[in-house]
Amino acid sequence: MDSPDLSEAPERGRLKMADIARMAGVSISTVSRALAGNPLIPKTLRDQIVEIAQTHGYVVNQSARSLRLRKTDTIGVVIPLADETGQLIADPFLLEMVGRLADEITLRNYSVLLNKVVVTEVGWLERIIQSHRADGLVVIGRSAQHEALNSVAGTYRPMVVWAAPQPDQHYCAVGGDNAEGGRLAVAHLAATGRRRIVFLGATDTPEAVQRFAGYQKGLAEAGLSLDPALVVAAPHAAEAAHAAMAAFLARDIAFDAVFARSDLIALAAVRALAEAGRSVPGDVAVVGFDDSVLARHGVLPLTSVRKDLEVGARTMIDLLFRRMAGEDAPGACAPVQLVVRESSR
Amino acid sequence: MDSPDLSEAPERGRLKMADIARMAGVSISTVSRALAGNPLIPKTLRDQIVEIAQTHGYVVNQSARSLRLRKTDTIGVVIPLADETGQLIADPFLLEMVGRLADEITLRNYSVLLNKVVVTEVGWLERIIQSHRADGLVVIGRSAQHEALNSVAGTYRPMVVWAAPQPDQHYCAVGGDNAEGGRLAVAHLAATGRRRIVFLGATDTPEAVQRFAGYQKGLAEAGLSLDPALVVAAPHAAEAAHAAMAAFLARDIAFDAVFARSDLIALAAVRALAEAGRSVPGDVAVVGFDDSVLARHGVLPLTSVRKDLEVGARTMIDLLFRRMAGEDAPGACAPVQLVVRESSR
DNA sequence: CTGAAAGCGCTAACAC
DNA sequence: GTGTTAGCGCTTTCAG
Repeated sequence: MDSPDLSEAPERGRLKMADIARMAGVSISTVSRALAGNPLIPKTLRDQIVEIAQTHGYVVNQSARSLRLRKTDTIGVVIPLADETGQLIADPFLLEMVGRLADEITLRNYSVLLNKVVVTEVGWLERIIQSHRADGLVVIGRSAQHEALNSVAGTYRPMVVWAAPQPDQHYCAVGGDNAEGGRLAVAHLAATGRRRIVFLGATDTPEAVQRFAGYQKGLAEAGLSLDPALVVAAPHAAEAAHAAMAAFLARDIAFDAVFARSDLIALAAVRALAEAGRSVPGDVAVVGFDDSVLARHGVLPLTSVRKDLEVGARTMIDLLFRRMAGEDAPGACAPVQLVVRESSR
Repeated sequence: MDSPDLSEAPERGRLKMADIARMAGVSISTVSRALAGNPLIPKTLRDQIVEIAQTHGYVVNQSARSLRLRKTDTIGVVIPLADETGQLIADPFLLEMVGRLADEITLRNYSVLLNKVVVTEVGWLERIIQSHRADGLVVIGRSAQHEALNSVAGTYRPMVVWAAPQPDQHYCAVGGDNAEGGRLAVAHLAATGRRRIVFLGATDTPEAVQRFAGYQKGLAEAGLSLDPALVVAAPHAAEAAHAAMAAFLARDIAFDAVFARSDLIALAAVRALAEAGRSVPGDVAVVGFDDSVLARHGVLPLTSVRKDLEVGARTMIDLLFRRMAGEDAPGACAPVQLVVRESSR
């Protein structure tokens, strides 16, 4: 295997530019130019060279090209996960987002490098960046990564994150329009005659704060006043939320609707309401947030606020390419819509 | 910006091995060896170099490494699509498969290059292979690509395809166990007391042939004889299948169950049965194949044969790595299971 | 044990 | 217009 193969196609399947050059009787540079469609090379010769390359199945080696050009024509899609287990599968949101991003990236003739990374040791993001395998990064964020993202944002520009805006955020973030979602939910409830609308859930994250702001705006637009007694701070866990709702019910305050911070909390509320003998949506209409699997397949089909991931993905990739071009594109919001189901019909 | 930066970290973010070498006061080769954990370098020096690299956020440039090593540590996941539109999203099977493959590949410390390719001009597969961006390929096949796959299979070994086995197949294929699926379906119907089981669907593809073989085996195992009058060749389109079933009903042949080649055909049969006044599953039990969205969310929750994609993906990646190691691993079957729902309860 | 040097396959500035 | 040449950043003989 050390003796050089002198045939035209040494080691079939590992053609290089030099081989094509020899076949065409020109220099390597000419082939390089021809294959790049460089008009310096006369069209006839260009076509001829392209033809030879094609019939022999030659394609430019991307590693070599990337090394030389310092450019990979690849976008990294980074999925930070908390542990090793197959979360990519379990989470339909993640899967849908990956699919939509892949569609958008492919559309621009870039490749997609899927980067499922277990976020244990520090520097995971730096490592991805410094490996220089991608020209830009889309990170499908979780709030836990806020610090890591912020720390690279200063020096690494071509990065866009799917995340809710946070106060001290230096990276470019795109996320669902939480405030608008809250507003939509309340507007819907008000439009169907509800007047005493509970907000259920803690406002301990940027997202929740915005959802609550939307709730307030919705009330104002509907001509309803905010009754502090109707703001119930339920923790974000099924059992605890259920208990919070039960406790609220015990206080016997009049209300005819619940806007919950999340589907999880909404369904906990539905359960508590049923136990208290209130019918949904008869006595109380319920709206959740996220349009998760729970909303569709939970105990009761739940009206919920859905983020438009198609637009979200497109926005992220748009911004990313602008940042890759040197522009300092800011973050943005992805539109939301209300999916009306049984729980508020 | 043309004046050379003489500081230790020129153009922050584009460190190279030479920079680390200078900082450590050793040669590039030593750094390379140290970073590769080569025991030739004394442990103390090795740790020292790794430390320097780490604190400066240096990571080996993958393009350069790949070029030199002729190895990318990347697996290409190829999704051939018939047209441009966002099919990746529309098809939950595709999405789940991508997720499972990504999990398996990441587990082996390889990267995933997602290759959504619109199959229009010939040579699409050769182009992917020759770009040398991946050490191996998983193709999520559609039967239409049989020729393209076969034509590269002879010279390109590290490739595994998700597809049903075909007669003249030279590539390594992994697919659901169609025969076993057919057998399971019939066994279930027989076990719930059905005796006159119709096979509905044409046997014009390798998959269908196997499903029919499973049907025969299932009958034999249940001590039932194959009645040719119960084998109904319905085309694979909703309307045509519906018509075929209606025609069969008009012939007034006694039967108490239908095993359909696919969920689509099964639901067409359910519709025809309803129109003929037969109840499902009261008068007739129906079983489909694929456990597609239709089965779960169609007019009636449908009992169906489900392929185990988790095992399928793992099998594909196992085989792929064996092929990458030079072994000539053969194709395999992924297990199937029966998901029992309303239509045959 | 360590370093110098060659070369992976390509592009582009610089000659001609 | 085309070819020669110098790297892109790395790994690995080969020499010491």
